[in-house]
Amino acid sequence: MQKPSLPKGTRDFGPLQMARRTFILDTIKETFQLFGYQQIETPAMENLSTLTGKYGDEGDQLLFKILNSGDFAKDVKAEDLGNGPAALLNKVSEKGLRYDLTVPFARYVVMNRNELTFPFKRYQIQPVWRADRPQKGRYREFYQCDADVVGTDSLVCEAEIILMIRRVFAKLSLQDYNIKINNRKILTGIAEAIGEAGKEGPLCVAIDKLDKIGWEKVKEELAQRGFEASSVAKLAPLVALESDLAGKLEFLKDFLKSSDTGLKGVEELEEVFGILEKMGQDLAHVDFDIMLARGLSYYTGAIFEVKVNHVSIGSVSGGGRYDNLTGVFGLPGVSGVGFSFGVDRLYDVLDELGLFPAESHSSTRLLLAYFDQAGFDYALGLLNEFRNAGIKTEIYPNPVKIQKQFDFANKKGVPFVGVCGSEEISTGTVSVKNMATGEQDKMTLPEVLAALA
RNA sequence: GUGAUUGUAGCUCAGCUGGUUAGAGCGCUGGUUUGUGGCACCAGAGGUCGCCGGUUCGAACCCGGUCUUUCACCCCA
Repeated sequence: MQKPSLPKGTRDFGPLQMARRTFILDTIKETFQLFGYQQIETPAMENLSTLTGKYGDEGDQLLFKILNSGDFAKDVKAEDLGNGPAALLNKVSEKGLRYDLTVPFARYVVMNRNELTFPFKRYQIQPVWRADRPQKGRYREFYQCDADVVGTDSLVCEAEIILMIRRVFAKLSLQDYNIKINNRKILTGIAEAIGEAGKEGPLCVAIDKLDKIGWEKVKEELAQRGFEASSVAKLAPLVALESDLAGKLEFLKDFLKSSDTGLKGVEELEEVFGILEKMGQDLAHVDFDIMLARGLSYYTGAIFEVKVNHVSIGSVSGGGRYDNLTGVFGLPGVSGVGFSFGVDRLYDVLDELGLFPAESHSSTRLLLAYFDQAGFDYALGLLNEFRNAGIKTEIYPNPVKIQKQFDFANKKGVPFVGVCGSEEISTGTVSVKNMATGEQDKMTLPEVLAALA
């Protein structure tokens, strides 16, 4: 007999965990719906051709590939083994597990372009898989909760993303967090302004580490990536900048005066803030972080990332605007913006902060207990009465000692036990015991219904 | 993918420089209590020491491999 085990980076969820996850998921779902998003689902597996090349070389490596059915090796010839893993992969695998929800969504939009009404707002809550090395807050199977709007470049969408994040976090009683926001165009503009036009990619990657490794190390890395010393020097005042929102915007307008793209980015950000104001909203939790750079190559406008403060988990939400995500699937010119909550990380954060309410992990409200066959029969007759009245009721299915039945209720967190003994049978009552207080009263059926309603 | 790290009862962990029958707390089962859970007391069950191989008279302990855990890098929710 073998010991059962789970694949690396995957987890089971017990009743308590599921109750908590459902709480998070329902909160997110309800918020997406409140803002007019419609739910879709896509298959766990996609054609490898849909997935590969969308996440960079790193991403391709992290894709879980599915071996072809049947004799998967039938097309493999001896010489293929010498041609490297990529060539071999084509012959043995044509499907893979989805890596995120955005690319499958792009595929969905392209395939259904004639049926969809644009702007199309969809949300999608499904697991994704990455062949990553697991770490804290990092799993090989995890859920993403995506909300995206495609078919409009209105910055109202960006403003609403901020509102949705705030609403969800408020419902989860998370208070100490930052919604970092930036704009890819600003980063492009910075690259132009320091004389390294077109190199915002490497610039982002290096700058993104500023918090972690410090300015000196970032300078080294930039030099390694072929940035001129004079260019890097021009970056210094930006890195050193500590100012409020208005100050940052003013600084950038000057810093980026030579870059139309950069100025457009600043303008877009200001408009998002302006829209929030017109909505009667403030900028609570919003943090314009000039150095925020997200690696994903398809972002072209706003960039978001949400970090809960004073916890060991990384970002719990992120997203941005992409102007041409559907382009690779043959539908150019469709702008979209979206973001995603990481439920598993939100769970870890709430757990670490002790913010889960001390809820009972059982939804059962009443357990019917009995001493003998007569009581069992009596209780069986009552079950439906309680359930029809909407009271979540169960009966201990095997005739065991009543201590055992009480113990069961106690462990399962059932708040009330209804004792059905000879006295109760003869008077047509049930003795209802409140497990928390220990009080017990003999009640008629209507009295029980009133007490537990 | 690179470099570390972890694994002993259901859980959290002891276990000395390799040396008889591997321990504790909690949990579990039964009892003290045949109309009552939590508390207390008593008794009991439960371990191929992650797995495979090696060194040794002898391995939980040393060595190699493998899986798993955690962490850093990379990247990311």
